[in-house]
Amino acid sequence: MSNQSLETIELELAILIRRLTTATADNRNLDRASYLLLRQLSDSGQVGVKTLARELQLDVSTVSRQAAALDQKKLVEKIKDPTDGRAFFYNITPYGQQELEIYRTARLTSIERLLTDWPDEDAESFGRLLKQFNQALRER
Amino acid sequence: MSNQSLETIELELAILIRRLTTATADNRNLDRASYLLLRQLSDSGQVGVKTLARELQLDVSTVSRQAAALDQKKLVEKIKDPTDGRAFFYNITPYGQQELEIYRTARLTSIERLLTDWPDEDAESFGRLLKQFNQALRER
DNA sequence: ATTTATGATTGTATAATACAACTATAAACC
DNA sequence: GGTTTATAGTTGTATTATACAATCATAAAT
Repeated sequence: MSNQSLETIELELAILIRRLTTATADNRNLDRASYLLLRQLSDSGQVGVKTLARELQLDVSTVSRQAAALDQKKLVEKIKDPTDGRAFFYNITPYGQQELEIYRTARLTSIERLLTDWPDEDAESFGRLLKQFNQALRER
Repeated sequence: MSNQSLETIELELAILIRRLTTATADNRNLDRASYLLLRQLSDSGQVGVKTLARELQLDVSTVSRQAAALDQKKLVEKIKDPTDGRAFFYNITPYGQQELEIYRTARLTSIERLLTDWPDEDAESFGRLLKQFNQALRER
């Protein structure tokens, strides 16, 4: 790999993180953290914080708080595991599902706006490479 | 642009931000925020917080605190602007320059490790597309 | 029956940020 | 030249996202 490519990736990643960490904080709907958690629940539903934390690669305490917040907002419901007195499931509610869709659509739209001038090919590559990079991070 | 590409970018960006926001927090050297500020100073030196804030697209108060922290650690020095009693310049110190290099090299190495299996072409595209995406974000 | 492991929560700390209030100085305006 | 307004910077306060450590309750193992 050329050193130039490496240096570009290094710098642009740093910038991207900074930019997006705050850019996505300006909504009164779902915050970024809740969003990923809700998505995860929407997909893998019926799991407890421990599983979620593993899937999301976060600390259990973090997920516990996030899940409590979602529960508070009625976006998920917390159900006692009948077979284990310590454990709970979380389930996305219909309302949560609906909010998730609204938020996701808004995100898609705003990203689409950013990419208007991009050749299809670039958008396709960008998605593929981001995914590949995340995979590498996950396996690290 | 295909909807598939858009959806991939949307999801993978969310994941990436989350992953990197914390992944890069585990160093006892420079934190991410200081890093970009120090880089900026290393490049554009001899400017005050207002200029830096504009360049970095951050609030002045944020930069003020970050710069104070760097000054505290002797990574930069704060110099009174002789022509304007309200203003200051910041200048990276030789020590700051050295620390910046050390940190940057470490970052390069760890990213390089993530990309070992990537075709050169992918690394090149990834860098280019990240840069392009950041540019779009900046102009938004 | 006691000890140990596990699922979850809560206390505490840290990092990065923004907005609002404030201070000091400079510039603009009659 | 004195008053008003603009500007550079700092500080107070709040928010969001996170981790680690301590704790609680229950389950599993011995």
